[in-house]
Amino acid sequence: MPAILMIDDDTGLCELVAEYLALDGFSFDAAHDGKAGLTLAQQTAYDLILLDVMLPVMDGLAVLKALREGHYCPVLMLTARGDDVDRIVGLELGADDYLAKPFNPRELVARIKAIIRRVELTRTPQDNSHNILKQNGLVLNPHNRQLSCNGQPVSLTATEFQLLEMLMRRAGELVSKDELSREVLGKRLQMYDRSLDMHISNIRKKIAPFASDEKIQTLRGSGYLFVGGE
Amino acid sequence: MPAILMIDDDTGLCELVAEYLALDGFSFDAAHDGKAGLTLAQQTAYDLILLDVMLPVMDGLAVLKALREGHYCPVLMLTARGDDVDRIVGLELGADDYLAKPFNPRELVARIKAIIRRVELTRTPQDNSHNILKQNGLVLNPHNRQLSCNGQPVSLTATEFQLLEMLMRRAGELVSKDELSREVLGKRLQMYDRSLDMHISNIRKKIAPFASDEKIQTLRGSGYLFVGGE
DNA sequence: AGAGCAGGTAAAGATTACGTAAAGGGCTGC
DNA sequence: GCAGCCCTTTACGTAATCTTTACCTGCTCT
Repeated sequence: MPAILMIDDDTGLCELVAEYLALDGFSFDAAHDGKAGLTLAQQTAYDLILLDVMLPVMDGLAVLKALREGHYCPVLMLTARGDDVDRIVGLELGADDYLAKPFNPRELVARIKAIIRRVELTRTPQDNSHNILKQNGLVLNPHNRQLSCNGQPVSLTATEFQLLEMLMRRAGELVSKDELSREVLGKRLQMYDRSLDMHISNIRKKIAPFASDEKIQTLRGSGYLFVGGE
Repeated sequence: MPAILMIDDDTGLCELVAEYLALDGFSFDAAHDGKAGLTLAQQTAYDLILLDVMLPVMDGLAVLKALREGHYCPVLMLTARGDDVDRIVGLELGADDYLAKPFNPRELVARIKAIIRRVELTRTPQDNSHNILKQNGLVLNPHNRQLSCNGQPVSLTATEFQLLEMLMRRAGELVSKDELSREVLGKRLQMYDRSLDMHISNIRKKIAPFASDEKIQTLRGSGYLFVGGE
């Protein structure tokens, strides 16, 4: 449940945004002048701050500048449409995004989510787990280019790895030889080109000692298919 | 030196953006249809992708969707002004930002920087300078630029140090040569550039007398990997 | 059944990526 | 200016990898 702080003197708008954000399970606070907003921001660990540029007491750019003296919470700026200069200055001062008023609330929510998603994606570098492909006893990890078959490490060349990765990513699905060739070997499949077949053959040969069944199926005349499982 | 990929069929616009980005020291590639862009994106470790929605061969949203199957590179979408629906769908599909055409190039650059800044801020939890790295018998202290291997001090040049630091920070993970080159040497990896290899070779040579095993593994055709341990 | 194609794979050949010695070139400090 | 350090480039050797060749097997269609 990410926490959002909105700093804007338009209380009606704050309420509207609050409602939209509530629908997506965000927690929400609002401040209606720059000074109060800055104080709140410095006291609480928000996941994102919505910051209006035109603000009483202390204007938005000043708040942003002060905030960036020490806090690196993501900031999305809001302002009157078309004011290119404010927009660019805001971004250069360290804002993460910018949206012109009046805005579509759905777009605001989408942008908020995009920023939070990016922060979370990059915050956990080891959360590469979603990239590790596990299929039918094979574990393929693009982050260290390693493959293991039933726990045994298998070493593949770069090309073999890419081929297997492509097949595993689309496990259970036919992948045409031409597509494999273009994608991995970087060339069109020619009439008597057997190089792709050789790579497949080599992959099979390397995996075979540790596997009980055939992982890569040949669909004669069409292409190859990785036999999914589990 | 962050690397940007622009996927847009408007070659004139690509050139314009390329010029602006060059001023800020970005490295830049362009692809002019969806399919080609997707392939490039999957092959190279870009720091950000600029993606047009209206594209030949494969439209932008499809590219984004395909990209999100495994790659989590930040994406900034571009499209004709005012198309709220595309905009929201894009963000919900996992884009990080959205900019309507025609745009002010300075704003584009500002947004690109904002996203990259955010990624870097969250990737390295502030204390990356006085953060002593201990891995597999090596102790690397970024604070005073010292390295020791099994208790023996080893002196490295600045470049060697940065390279090793980057590899150790991501121990157990493949780091591509292009990424190392861009990050440490500040230039893209060129076809016959052996300078990176030389640095790696020199690091290995300096460490070898005190180490029992190979710390830096070569993943031929892909990059290098620091062998983690303990 | 027989022709003809698609694919499997061993072996040979071609190519590429990498390791590293040595030379070149740019700084810096004296 | 030159000595020293460091980064880059050049050059060459080598092993890993990729492709081609050649020969087989077996499926498919008639």
